[in-house]
Amino acid sequence: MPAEETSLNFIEEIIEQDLKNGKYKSIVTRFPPEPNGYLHIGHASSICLNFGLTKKFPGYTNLRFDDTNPMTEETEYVESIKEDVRWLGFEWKNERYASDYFDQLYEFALTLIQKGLAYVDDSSSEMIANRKGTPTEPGKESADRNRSVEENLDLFKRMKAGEFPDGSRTLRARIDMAHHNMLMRDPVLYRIKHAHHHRTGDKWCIYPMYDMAHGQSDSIENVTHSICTLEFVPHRELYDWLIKNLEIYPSHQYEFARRNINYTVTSKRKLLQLVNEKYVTGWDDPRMPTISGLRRRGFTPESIRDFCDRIGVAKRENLVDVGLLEFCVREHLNKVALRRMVVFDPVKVIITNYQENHNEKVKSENNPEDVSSGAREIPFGKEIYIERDDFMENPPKKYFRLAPGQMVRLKSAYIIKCDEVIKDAGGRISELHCSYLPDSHSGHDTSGVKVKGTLHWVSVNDAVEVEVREYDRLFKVEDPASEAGDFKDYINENSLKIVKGYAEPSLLSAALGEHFQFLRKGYYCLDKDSDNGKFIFNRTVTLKDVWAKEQQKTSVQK
RNA sequence: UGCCCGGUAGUAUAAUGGUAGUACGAGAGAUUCUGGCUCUCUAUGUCAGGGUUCGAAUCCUUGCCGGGCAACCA
Repeated sequence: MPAEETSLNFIEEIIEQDLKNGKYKSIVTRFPPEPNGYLHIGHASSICLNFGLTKKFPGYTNLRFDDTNPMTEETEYVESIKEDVRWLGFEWKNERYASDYFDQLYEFALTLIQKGLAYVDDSSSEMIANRKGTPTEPGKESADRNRSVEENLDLFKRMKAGEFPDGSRTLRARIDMAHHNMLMRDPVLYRIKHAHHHRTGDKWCIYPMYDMAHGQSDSIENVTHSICTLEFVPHRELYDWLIKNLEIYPSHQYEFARRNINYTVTSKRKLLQLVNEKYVTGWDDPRMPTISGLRRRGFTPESIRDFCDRIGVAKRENLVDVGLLEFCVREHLNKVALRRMVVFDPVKVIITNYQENHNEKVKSENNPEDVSSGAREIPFGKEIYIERDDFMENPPKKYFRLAPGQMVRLKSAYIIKCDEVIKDAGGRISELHCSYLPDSHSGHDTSGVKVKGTLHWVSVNDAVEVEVREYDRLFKVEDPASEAGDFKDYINENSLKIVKGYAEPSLLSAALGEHFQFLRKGYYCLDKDSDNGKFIFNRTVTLKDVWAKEQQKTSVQK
């Protein structure tokens, strides 16, 4: 066997180099969510990357909550994040919180003050903004910039002691107000917030900013490769500056491009709006690109991981086709989903030459892709439902389904032939009278008849009524965030369609977490809204339908 | 008119100075008791110019295009 072609992404290449030249013997990565929302498909990429790296290379990954802003962070989010990471199939070495390090971070701040590298500024946030300058003009120094170390120490301790109101003072790094990198123009390190923190309670009234917390937390945990998204590139200079001046463990930051997916948004702020303003039923609405939404919709961790693998990791802007995600879930579900028959828009078929009240059951495989999945029995009968669009009175060429005088096979049962079409007063087809070929039974067909079409069906007497929720993309445009106006103007108001279905009775034992393929329709799973006697199924994704595509093409031609 | 990233088929991603590949998507066909799955085949690409080199997607340079940077958010 030739050695498998390995193609490393740019971060893996860096790590391989670092390992090869002895910089590290093993690596440490971390996944650092802020607990202010639910995880989404974009985070899945970061999770797969960070945890995947330490599966591929020696080392481990921490889960660290970046909880430095008590105003927006909640325990509910912490719990959902942990559940989602585990569900995706990853386990962290240590569960950590930036807030675990508040004491240490405070000491770091004191160190910077003592070194003359930080000062307390009495300016308001507006004043700081006004003196910041612009990307093309230097900023102006604050009058407080040259306070003595003693005064800064005193003021900062009193900030911590709660002597000053919110917003009255900040601790700022003393770097360079004329720096070409705006982030280096004396960035705010600490701010006063008399707010209750989800973990530290009321212990603190000063909280570190992202830059004062993130890199230092990485360093405390001896993170070797701190991976984040592209918008943090300009922060790297500050990240390195703080580590150097604090003389602490030198973690290094590497940036990759966040993965964007078309016809959706992946911004926690926007997703929160959709939830708060009731465009969806919650963070786990099956139309949401959240991990919990995808899970409820019927996506599997395997399919999401496969998707993340396939889209890869790089530094260029991207807009990934959601069709690839759908491909990944179809591919996985095809292998594992149990096949069932459900008729959505029924038309009754009466098999005129079939015996009255005959209790026949037919056997059908649970999954042709997996022989170990066995078979089930399905009640057959004189009256069955088939799909209304599986019959046409005047069929076009290459229509393999039922039509007057035309024969089809009923899946796992018999071949039938349509003899007569019965219509109601309005001209709508109400019944189809068919005859069956008794010697065409699946498995021991001696009829010698070959048919092109096979239909799914359900026995009228045994059909179970179920509710089916069909989902479409949440937005009408590929990239709602980049359109003019508000992204919510582009919401697809038809993203949810509720329909009735008539299911074979084996679906009565469907359980949460099971995946089904409704034959010739798509993949479905039971929704948690189901309760005693009421069955609700979510459509994960449709089956590929080349016939529908063909029809669309010919109708466009006309 | 500042600084920092980045530009390879429709999309995403390889090729690390030596034959521009792969996957999805698209098209054609085979097979099929799911018009699913599977199988076969086809089309489509290095942003542009200049330079270095025997040889450039890759190195240099100029330009063009896209993105980011002025929160007491992360």
